[in-house]
Amino acid sequence: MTISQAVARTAKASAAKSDTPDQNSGARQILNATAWLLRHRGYEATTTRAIAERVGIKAGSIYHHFPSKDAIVERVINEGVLLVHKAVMSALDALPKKATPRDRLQAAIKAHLLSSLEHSDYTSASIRAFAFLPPELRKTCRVERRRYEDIWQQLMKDASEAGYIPKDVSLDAARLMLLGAVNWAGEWYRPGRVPIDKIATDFAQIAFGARRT
Amino acid sequence: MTISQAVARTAKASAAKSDTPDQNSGARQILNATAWLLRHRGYEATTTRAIAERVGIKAGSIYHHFPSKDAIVERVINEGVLLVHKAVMSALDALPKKATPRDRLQAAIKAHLLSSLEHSDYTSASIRAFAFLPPELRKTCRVERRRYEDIWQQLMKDASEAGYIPKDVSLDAARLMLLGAVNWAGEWYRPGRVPIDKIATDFAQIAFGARRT
DNA sequence: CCTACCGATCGGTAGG
DNA sequence: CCTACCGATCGGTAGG
Repeated sequence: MTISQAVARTAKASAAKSDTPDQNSGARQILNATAWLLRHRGYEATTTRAIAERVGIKAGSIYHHFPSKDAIVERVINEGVLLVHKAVMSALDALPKKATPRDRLQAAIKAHLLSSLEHSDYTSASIRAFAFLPPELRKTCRVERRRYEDIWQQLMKDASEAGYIPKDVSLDAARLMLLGAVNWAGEWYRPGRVPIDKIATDFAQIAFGARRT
Repeated sequence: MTISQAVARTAKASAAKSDTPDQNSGARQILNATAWLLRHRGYEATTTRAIAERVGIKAGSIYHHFPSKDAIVERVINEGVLLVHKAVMSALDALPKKATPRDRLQAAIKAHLLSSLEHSDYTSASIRAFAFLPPELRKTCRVERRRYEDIWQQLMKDASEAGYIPKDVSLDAARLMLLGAVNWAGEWYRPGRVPIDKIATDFAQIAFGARRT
């Protein structure tokens, strides 16, 4: 699958979700509170009562907007993945046509880090809380996540063909190493210290060597 | 701090823990069950009743061996970090004296992956469950974890001086990228597919280029 | 190591 | 969106 095909599929999947709550609607406030809790406390600690408290309502009222806790969580996780997905696609599209595969990789790393560390609790939640979701829920959310990771497979392929990855190295290993590095960043990154731009540049340089100018 | 100093400190810390339960004692069975649950289900899902069920006792009986759930969890996490720590140190010590900094890095990656993916639920638990531990417990466990990560700081310094890391790249970024890659491997690795040896070789080659022979 | 229980909290519901 | 509640489950304890 090419990247433009991935975009088309993503747009389709996004359009298929009929109801997108306004920014200040009750449903959106519940989603925002859940995203924060998933990011900072994890799945089990994200209780309906904790969500309600952050919104300023009573726990029972949540069920006026959503059928279950897991429906809210699924929504948050999937929106999170989609946000990173779109951020990375936008960054790639904004690149000049003469951009090398290495430029594209670095732009993708930067966009992923920015969206998952700075821009949204949703994206961070989708990365951090995923591992210990209940099995069925994890399986459901894996679909959207896989769709996103396909982008990286294509980026790796292009980088490999351009000679940025040694021939005897598995592209899966390269992809998983890089995704590991950017996903794990949530465990140590603190705002206001090293700028994300510098982290992204360093990551790209370690993995793919100096920029070819 | 040199690596040999780190070994000395580790040995000291290990000796300071007076009571090490035998392999089949009640306490050890409880720790084993907790390690498995932390690895596969996370902190909150690791309930005293789930632990008891895996051991084949009743929940109340746990408190004959440990004062609280968190005391068990702390023990498991710290033992896990110490196991990876020792595995990596042993692998480095087993290297011939002529081993390059790059050889040492690759050996450390391999040892970390082996111990956290294949050899022990403790090591995997210490990596996967750490993020959502209750704040005080996380703070406590951070001490031993930091001690382990110091090894990597030294490895990076040696690799940098030997020219394996570009001069303008932050050594912290390099260390955190590599730790991210190996720690995140628990999210996708499945036994019996790609051998860990190959993963370790590929990771090292992506990060530090071809082996200098 | 067990029985029996505690106060608190969980996801979710009835009825308004 | 609230009150009031449900059955289940949580970490932990008393007393044996």
